[in-house]
Amino acid sequence: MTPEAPTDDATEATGSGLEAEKSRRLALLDELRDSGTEPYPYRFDRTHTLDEVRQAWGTLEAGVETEDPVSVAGRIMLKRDSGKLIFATIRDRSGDIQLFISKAVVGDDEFDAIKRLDLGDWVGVVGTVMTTRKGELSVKPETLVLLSKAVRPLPDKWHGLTDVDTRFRQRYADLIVNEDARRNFEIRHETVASFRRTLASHGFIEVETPVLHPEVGGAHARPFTTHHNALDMPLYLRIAVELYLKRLIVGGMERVYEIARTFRNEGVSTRHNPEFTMMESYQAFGDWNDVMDLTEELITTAARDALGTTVVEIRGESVDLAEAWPRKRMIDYASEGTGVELHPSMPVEAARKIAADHDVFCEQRWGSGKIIEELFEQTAESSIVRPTFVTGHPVEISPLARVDRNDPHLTERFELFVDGRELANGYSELNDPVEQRARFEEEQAAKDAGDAEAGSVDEDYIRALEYGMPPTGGLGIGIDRLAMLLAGVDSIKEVILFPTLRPEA
RNA sequence: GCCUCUCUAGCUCAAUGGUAGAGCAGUGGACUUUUAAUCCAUUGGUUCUGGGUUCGAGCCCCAGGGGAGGCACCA
Repeated sequence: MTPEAPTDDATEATGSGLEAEKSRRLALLDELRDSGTEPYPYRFDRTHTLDEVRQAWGTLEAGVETEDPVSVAGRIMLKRDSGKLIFATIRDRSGDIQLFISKAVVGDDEFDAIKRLDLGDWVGVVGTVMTTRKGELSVKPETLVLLSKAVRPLPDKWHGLTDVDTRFRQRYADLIVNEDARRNFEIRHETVASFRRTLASHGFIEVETPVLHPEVGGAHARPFTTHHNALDMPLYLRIAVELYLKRLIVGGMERVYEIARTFRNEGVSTRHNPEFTMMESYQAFGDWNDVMDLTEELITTAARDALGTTVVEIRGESVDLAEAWPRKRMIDYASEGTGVELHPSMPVEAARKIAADHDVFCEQRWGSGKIIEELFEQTAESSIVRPTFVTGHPVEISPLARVDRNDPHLTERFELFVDGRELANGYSELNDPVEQRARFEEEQAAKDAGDAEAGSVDEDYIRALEYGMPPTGGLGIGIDRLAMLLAGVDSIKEVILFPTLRPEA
């Protein structure tokens, strides 16, 4: 790197802000090329990540200059020019380290070139490890090469980016300057990786099922609709993977799971993104109790793996996820919340009156079971802070779940609630093809009556059940919401790299 | 879809209805142990857009756009 004196191009680009800054840097590109330096070389060999340097030499006393050679790379985040010395802080994925650049070591020409590097540039360094008089661990370059020239300036070096719109639209810039953002996605990664390990240890096989579904099923939600040109048919982006995974249980795969991007054409909020990620698992020969046990193991293990602890802060309270999670029936929550004993077997008129007393709106077609769920949501849901299994959902709202062996109006179903949010959902799976058809037909009737989220009869799924599905326990966990819990953030956008946004104006 | 708040330099933020400013970044200069380096000098503005009120609008009013929060929706 031996650039010539600044050209007119570089100096005349005074003018205004960003455009001037970009043209100054673009002019530097030409200068570099003219002087024989490639501003975008193809590769660089490094011997250590910055954290590895810190691990290996972190205990060095102040004022020590080793002969230990290292080759490191990173982005220039800070630069302190002090005459014949330049201090620069570079950053790679593992951390930051200081470069101690001495004019006497690198030579006059290279020193001048380094002086003209910008914040944001990527550099590769070959040098030795040392500490400064104050004890700062540093790499002293013998040579320094530009790995990529940044032509757009970084956000504020101290405040980073705060405008949330810009943070999400320009996630790349957010990740460069905001450590919290990097940490959130690390936690998300560790959570998913932990799930895979736990599931593998129990003999689950990871599978991939269609994203494009010819029929909507497995949940109540409005789908995104698309069209296949060659086949000239409508297709729907999946709202759940349940029905495909249970087909695999019929096929004898016994234990399967999918980490599935799922799409629901509904509102955007701090808890909802139109595309989100669910982990769904199904295990032959198990029931809802096995699934609740698995849920606890998956989540506490993920917390341990991602955070190094099972204690998380929820609403200012320390909650140890490793303590057993209580199980309580939805009808008991709703009964306590309303002060009236509620059960799906009650006449719908009675349920409707209680709903009216609690300002809960009821659609005409709703039965007592659906109304009880609304009452639960109205009176109890948001007050559940610690992890709790809400169990025994009415049959009416659980078309794929098996009836409770002790109460024909309830199902062997649970939802996990933490911090007022639903994190997981599971049940003993309905495997009787005749009953399943009857439940589907009720769904179809609701759909015909105007319920846009109701399902319809999935004939192929019925056919699969007719071959015989063993007793099965199924589970779905919202990965985004779990990542929110573990990262301690209030918005789902903080754990989705590129959340859905309106197009830029 | 409804309500409230918000939008000023590349970034972070100021500015009673009265000349649009600071810090950082950038540019020029000094400095061989800095740590958000420091010091001196300095460039940089369609105040989201379009109307309106006013002698005068970044500020007040109306409409539109982006974003955030809440409500609704989301089993």
